[in-house]
Amino acid sequence: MQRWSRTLIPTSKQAPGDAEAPSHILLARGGFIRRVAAGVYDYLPLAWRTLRKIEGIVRDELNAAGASELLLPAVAPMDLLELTGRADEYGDLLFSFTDRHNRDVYLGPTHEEVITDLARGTINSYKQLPLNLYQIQTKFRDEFRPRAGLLRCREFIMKDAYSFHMDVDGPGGLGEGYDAMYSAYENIFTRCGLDFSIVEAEAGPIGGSASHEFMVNCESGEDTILTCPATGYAANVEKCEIGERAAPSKGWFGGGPSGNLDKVHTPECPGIEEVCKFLKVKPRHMLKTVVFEVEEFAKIETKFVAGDGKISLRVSREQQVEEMLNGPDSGLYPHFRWVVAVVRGDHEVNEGKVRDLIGHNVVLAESKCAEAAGFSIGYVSPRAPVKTDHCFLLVDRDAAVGFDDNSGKPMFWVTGGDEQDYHVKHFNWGRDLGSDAATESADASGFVRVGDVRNAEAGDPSPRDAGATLEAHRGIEVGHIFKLGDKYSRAMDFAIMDEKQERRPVVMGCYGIGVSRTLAACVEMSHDENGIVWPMALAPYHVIITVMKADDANAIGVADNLAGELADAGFDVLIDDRDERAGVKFKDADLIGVPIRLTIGDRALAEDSVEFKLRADPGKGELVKMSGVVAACQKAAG
RNA sequence: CGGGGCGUAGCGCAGUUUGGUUAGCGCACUUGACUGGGGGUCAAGAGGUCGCAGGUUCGAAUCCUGUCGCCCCGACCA
Repeated sequence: MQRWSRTLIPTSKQAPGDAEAPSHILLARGGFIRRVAAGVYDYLPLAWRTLRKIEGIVRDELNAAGASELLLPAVAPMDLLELTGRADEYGDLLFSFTDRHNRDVYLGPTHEEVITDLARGTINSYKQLPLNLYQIQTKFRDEFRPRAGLLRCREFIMKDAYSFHMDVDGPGGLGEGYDAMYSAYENIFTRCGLDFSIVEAEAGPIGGSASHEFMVNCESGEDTILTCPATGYAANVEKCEIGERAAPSKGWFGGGPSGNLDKVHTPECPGIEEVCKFLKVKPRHMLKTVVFEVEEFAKIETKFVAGDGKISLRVSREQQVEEMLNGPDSGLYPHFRWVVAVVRGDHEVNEGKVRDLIGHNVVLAESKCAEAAGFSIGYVSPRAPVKTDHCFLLVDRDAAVGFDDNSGKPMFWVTGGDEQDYHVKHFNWGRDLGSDAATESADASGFVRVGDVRNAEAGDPSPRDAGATLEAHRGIEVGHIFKLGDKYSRAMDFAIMDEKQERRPVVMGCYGIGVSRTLAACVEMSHDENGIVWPMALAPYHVIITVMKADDANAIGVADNLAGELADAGFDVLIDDRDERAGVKFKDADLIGVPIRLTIGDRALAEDSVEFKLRADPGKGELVKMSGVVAACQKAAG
């Protein structure tokens, strides 16, 4: 048991002025956290108690799943990250510095390299696999913009687990280990009392690997998830497929124009929204064109090569691109540099789908580079690729339409004029693309392709059930499990002998839980206008005993006795012994969200009772005989 | 990284435009009295390098220059 007066719970009526998210406001007001720097927080005693409870559940379930806890260092040599190329990949997200001997070191944002380094030095037989190792530790990511208190911060607590296998399939394989973690995660979040969804997630550039995210269901979440009510399919919007739809009756790009191509002056209207407002058209009649650059070209930097021994020669980016596209080694590189993706104005381009369709990583083109290549950024039309070398055109199914089967009329499209401050009306694919687009699209070697390029949205056909439509919800990602494959073991040369005496790279999985984010997500999910409403499993205290008269030795004595009994029964008890007015104590108890409140005052004491109230229930509570209090609490705790 | 904004008491803010007594207000804090079941009342107090550095001036929270920190929006819809 703990007395309020002897711990630190600095509640406040006012939240910091910059707090906006409910979890940020309530955790700050409730005296759980305090900001030290941007995205860096103190965890005060209440927060720490809850964090320890989350950790306890995590440990319990992971141990039960056969994983072993260890602790890796937060500081690691940069050399490790350079082995896998992630030093560059992380870039500024990494907290890094040089030590006194001028060695580059970093604070771990995650630990694939460190654990692989450990594993390759200690595991040398297939007989040692499978193995699952995890840790609970502070992680560091120098986010550009930390926000919403603990939901996105620069220093946070994470559980990260890594599994090692000889094979992907079969007994002891990655699939089996992955499934075990999947179940463990289900157990963990269920035991935490969270309302969550499991969704298919974007697996990233490592093709084919499975990945799932565990999302706390909450409309204020940063992530959009789509679900199919008929089949239970659920996916992150970054990943979600869209069900097949019939091709338009006149074929892709088919159908005559809706009118003469009409060039209109649209000053300072680079965005869909501005154009629609200016021209009074709906976004669904716009063709939105987004210019991407294939990553291999985008990441080129100006380099210096040896010259005559004294002066190094500067090789510009453009020169290198030219070399890669047309030089003798051009076969080693993609044969196009630009990708123009076209979607309907009311849709959003999905970068992952673009990547999958063309088979290369892409990044949004930097405006300057794209403009140098002839794109009028803000006013690009689907015709731009025709006039640009090494450019691929990717058109979404909903945009590659020339005839509107619903209205029986030609599609009316507005799109960019390929000229600063100009758009065109009555764009027609067949007439204006300047080539036989339909033929091109059927031919894999052509520069045009039609496909699923956009983000799914509510109302789209389900990819798993022909009749069903997708629903959209929001969520907060608290867990992510991932089949890594051999990405890290290959990069770090971690291969061991199998039973056939063949040396093979080890197959890995990784599994993360944002422990501190889980705390915040729980508050986002479960609060009311008076404060936090903790589920029993995560509450910093299960019971708060509110003593009405803190200077009444008898009342305090009763509270102590009761707290002792409850503690013996396994409850965490906080006694509010502060010399405050009743209103203050009740407000604070509600604010910090303790599930059970027992009030000791004259009226109840006269009847040898206490007032029993659940945080989640409205109203004033009821009198319970002293002898029945423990039983009542046990009943409430389930 | 682009745009916008803010740094004044533990927290939330006013004052800065137009330089001028001792820099204010609310909450919180301390002491006392009254009060006593949903953020009390009265009284008395304590608490400030006005982010930092430099400059202008008889005089700077206020004007100028620089710098640091923080927040919001956008950065994938051009």
